[in-house]
Amino acid sequence: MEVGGLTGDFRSPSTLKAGNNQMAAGDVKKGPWTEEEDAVLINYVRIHGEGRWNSVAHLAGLRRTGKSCRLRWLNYLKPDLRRGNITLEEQLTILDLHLQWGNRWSKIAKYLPGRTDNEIKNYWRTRVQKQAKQLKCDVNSKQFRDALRHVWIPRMIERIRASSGQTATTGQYPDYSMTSYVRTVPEVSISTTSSTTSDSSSECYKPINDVDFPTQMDPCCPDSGSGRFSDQAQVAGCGTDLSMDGASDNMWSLDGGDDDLQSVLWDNIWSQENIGFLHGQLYGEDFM
DNA sequence: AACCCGACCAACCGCGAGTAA
DNA sequence: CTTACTCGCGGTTGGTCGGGT
Repeated sequence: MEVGGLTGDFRSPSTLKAGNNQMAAGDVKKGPWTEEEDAVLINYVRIHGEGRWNSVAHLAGLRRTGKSCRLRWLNYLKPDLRRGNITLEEQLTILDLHLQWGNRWSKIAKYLPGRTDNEIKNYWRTRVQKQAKQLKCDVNSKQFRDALRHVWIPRMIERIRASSGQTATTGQYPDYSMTSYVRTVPEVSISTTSSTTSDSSSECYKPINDVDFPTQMDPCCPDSGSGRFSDQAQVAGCGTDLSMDGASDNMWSLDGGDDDLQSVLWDNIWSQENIGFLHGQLYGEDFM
């Protein structure tokens, strides 16, 4: 459908309801913003402030919808926006908060100063969903969420610690030893201060706290452990396979597992020491 | 050099909540 | 109470760019 050079259902009732009815169809411009348009919008907001976006579009002489002006300002022109790659800490925040809130992008964005909901959403879709796709998991499945909790997030914590110059003491932070283990197996046997069984043939790992784990399998990713990952590990006796692709920094696979194991790992990840460190890293002192 | 492909991200769309008339 | 309108959110699309072949 073409309406005055526009495509789609621009004039549909819902769209009109959404506030696009302030301009005749032929007046509306779509697509990438020009420098001139940006300058007009910036100048207008500087004088009149944010809000009343339909008025902005009209009074500033922009041939854009109010929605388009708002989006351009919030996602690109606003002065305090951060540009550039999303940091490890920011990634960790996103993963952590997404586990709590799901796709509440704007809510998550409130904890990432200078980042927009759009940016976070894009990160999630391009990075995280890609992982899920490669693991043949649904991104919202319990398996994938558990993998986030027990593999990806701990590993990020370790990396943040490493980059901040702190040593991940395995005795104090047993979960880190697991992520370290995931990275190094099978070339290097396990070395932790907890009771560890290192078996070069089975690459078994005695889990933290000497908890007995059932052997129930709950396959998530049928292909994991098939050899397409360079690094693989198994949490002994619990049926959980952890795999890490050495060629790519964030490629991993979690296959199987058990609620008891996951809760124990989770408890250790969120030990008081770790929480204190993490929240300091993520949210600053004000958060706690 | 040309083409392909995946990653990234800006922008659009539909919808629902809130609110004023 | 109803209607019209604004705003914001989450999902989706499409353009651009860089790396690989």
